[in-house]
Amino acid sequence: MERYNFKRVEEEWQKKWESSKEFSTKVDRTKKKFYCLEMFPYPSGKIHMGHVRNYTIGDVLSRYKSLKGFNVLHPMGWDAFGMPAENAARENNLDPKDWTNSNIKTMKSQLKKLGLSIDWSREISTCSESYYKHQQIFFLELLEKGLVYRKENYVNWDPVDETVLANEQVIDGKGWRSGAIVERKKLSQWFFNISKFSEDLLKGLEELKTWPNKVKVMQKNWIGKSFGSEIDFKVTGDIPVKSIKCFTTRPDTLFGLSFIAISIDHEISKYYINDSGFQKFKEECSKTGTTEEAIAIGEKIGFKTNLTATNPLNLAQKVPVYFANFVLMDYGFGAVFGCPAHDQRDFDFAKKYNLEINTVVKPYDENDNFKVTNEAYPGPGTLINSEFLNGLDAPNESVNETIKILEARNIGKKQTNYRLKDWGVSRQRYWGCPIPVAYDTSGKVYPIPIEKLPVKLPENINLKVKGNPLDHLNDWKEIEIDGKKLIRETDTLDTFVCSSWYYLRFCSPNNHDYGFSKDEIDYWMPVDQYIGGVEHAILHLLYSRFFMRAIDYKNKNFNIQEPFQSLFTQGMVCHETYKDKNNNWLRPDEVEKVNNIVVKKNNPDHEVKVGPSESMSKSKKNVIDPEFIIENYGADSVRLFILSDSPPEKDVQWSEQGMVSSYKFIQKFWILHNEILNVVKKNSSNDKRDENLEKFLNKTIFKISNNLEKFQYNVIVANMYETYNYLVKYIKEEVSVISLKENYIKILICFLPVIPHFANECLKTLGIKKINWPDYEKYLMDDDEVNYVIQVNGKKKGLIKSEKNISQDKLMNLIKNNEKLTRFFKKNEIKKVIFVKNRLINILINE
RNA sequence: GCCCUCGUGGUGAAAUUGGUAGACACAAAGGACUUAAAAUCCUUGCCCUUUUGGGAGUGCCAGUUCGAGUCUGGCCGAGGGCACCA
Repeated sequence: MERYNFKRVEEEWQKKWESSKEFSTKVDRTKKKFYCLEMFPYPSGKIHMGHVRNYTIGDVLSRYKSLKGFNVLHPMGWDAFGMPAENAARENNLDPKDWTNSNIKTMKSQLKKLGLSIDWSREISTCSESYYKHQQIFFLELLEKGLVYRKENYVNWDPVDETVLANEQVIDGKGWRSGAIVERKKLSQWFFNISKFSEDLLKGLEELKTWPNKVKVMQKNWIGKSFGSEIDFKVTGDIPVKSIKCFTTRPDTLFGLSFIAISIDHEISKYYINDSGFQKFKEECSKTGTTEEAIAIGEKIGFKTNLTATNPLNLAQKVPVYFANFVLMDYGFGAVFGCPAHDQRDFDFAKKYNLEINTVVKPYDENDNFKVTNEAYPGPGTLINSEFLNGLDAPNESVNETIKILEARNIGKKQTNYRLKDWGVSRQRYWGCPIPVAYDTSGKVYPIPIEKLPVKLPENINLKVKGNPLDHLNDWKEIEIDGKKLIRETDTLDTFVCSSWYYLRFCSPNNHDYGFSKDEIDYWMPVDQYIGGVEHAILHLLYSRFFMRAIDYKNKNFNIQEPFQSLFTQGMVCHETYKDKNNNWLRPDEVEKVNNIVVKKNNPDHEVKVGPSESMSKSKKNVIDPEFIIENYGADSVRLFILSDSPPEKDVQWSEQGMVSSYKFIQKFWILHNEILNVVKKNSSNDKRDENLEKFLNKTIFKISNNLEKFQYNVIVANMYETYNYLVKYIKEEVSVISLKENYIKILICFLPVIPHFANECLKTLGIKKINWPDYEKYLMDDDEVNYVIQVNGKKKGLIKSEKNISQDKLMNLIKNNEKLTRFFKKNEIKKVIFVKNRLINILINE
């Protein structure tokens, strides 16, 4: 017997799959479809272990579903626009396109070596003209529908990347990619009107039953719906302003009013532009630190105006108006009313400026003299000191009642607010999808006519310029449409736009006139299972959900609104980190273990500091190169290991020993397979069936099928090891050839999703061509014998093997004849017996 | 500060959904084979007992139940998300 040559076998099968177009799919309405999609990669150079895990999980599912008879769509493509290409190209004097395409070539060949069941005929790349042409058409469609607009406002400016970032791309006040501290800058920008769909995006979450709760909660919080009312406050003072509009979720605390606070960007600020005190205050505000957290816990400061506001429910009460650093311009109306007794921020502010603290809500267990003193009381209770509102239950009853009164008196109305803001999509970069518009000298917007699309990115350009390279290309910028001389938009689209609709393109990758064909969308969409990292919980997933709605808006393309029926977020691949004496990171292959001490390789005196296991990253050098591993152990071994150690949704620890043991498992199984092969070649005409074997293997089929449905891929690997351990023992004893052959084939098919090359090879040596997922037999699921657990007063005292469905009396007799068991209650009276059929018996006695 | 998730051996983890806790794997220790090593195989894994055996045990404390890793309440701890959202 030849030892298992994974290199030869894997290569052969991969070639076979490629030449027979095994995984290419077409619309086939006679079959049920299954659309399995993994988040497509950014072509950064080489694949990493995270990709291996992500795509193995998807591949296991795809292969399982097609064995089950589904028409499976399992495509792959490239999220190919973006900054790294531009940076790498600039550093190495390359064209971003060449850099990107060469990375795609490398990564594609690496993915192929994993033996993924991908329909490569549907491969797409977002940086190709045939892809971004359709994106430009979509852009113009949305413009036409009023879902895209241009406005000047403050943006998050990344000074390192010299580009604008969306709110979602600012993390702890820093750029999500560069890590630079983000600045505020006023620019003219294109926006997608995602906030128009706030309510719909929120409601849609309820439909997504099989999304991780965590992701739904994050999106819900991000959308941030809050219910309350707007209230008009009349103001008097030395400027021509009559009223200030505030948003509040607690209109019922209006009698607790003690000041009005407005944002420094509030329109009223224009009257204070020349006020040196206000200028000073603005400067002060910008100093409070840059991170969100610093701002959140920072001191509340204000600048007092000469304005006086009147409480609309108590006209006798006049309160001061402040500019305050804690009021946000882009939420509500940029103005709030201060109620120090029941809001901690207002409380802190009132303490600092010696403002009144009027208690208007008392906790249920306090009396009417309750007074807020040390900290605000935001909890529930009963309204007090509020005239006609007194006695109302806060907040539910009192908020609704107050809104009714405000509306009746025409001083406010019910209002729902969302935190979600519109999506700024302009980026001052070269390597992205050009925005297909132009401007005349007055700044009027002209869409580029559809027949002139795509607006192509110019090639061979100079990247070594400050800011956006496209801005420097006068030849490209100046165009003529209908005899009018215009200047092109030089901003490109945020790359998240590209990934917001790629799942649609996969359904019709070659559709020429439009981004997709309705016919194919109707068949394939929605994605039945989407798999990817949880880091896209908000950005990519929310944008995609928006995009479906936006394209559907007014012209009804789809029967469905949600692009991703099910979502699975896989965990990361982690590895220990290593640092040498000089605190430099070391790669795992630069260290070794000598006498249980980790040292630098070939340098036993240089002890290495072992850090915690963290997500593999280039910066910490704790990476394992998949290509090296595939080269040494084979694709099946890697697939097996990456699934084996942890549930797919949790982080997994990379372990060299674990990897080796997966490799050995396949080698050992090959030996076993050959032994089985020898046995089943024997004539089996008068061979008896072996029910025990059939039952064991049948249960395994049941378990693996079940675990596949539940994404418990780590347990499947355990099931595979159990099967091996069982068969190794079995083959040494008397063997039922017929039972073994029939069921062993089924078992190999169950192994196929995880280790496809190996399982296919084994099936080939058995002469099996037609492969379908095996059904388990119900009649083989039950055992004739069961192990009864014998409990005395709820504690396990022993086991009794008996036939199935035995009566309670018969079981009691067995127990009474069992010396080891009967002694527990010989001397004591039996009070009660709990009998659970085929499972256990619990005998209660007096002790 | 608010929200979400999770606490099971030395480690990663299983547990038919309320019914034998620790499947499967990694690591460790001991043993077999070997001149030796590697590889392979076997055994062990908390406490008491020489053994037979007995006891404790799923972060902690209560509760429900004949029976709780699983359900309820409280506490402690870890991870993640949001962050002046009025």
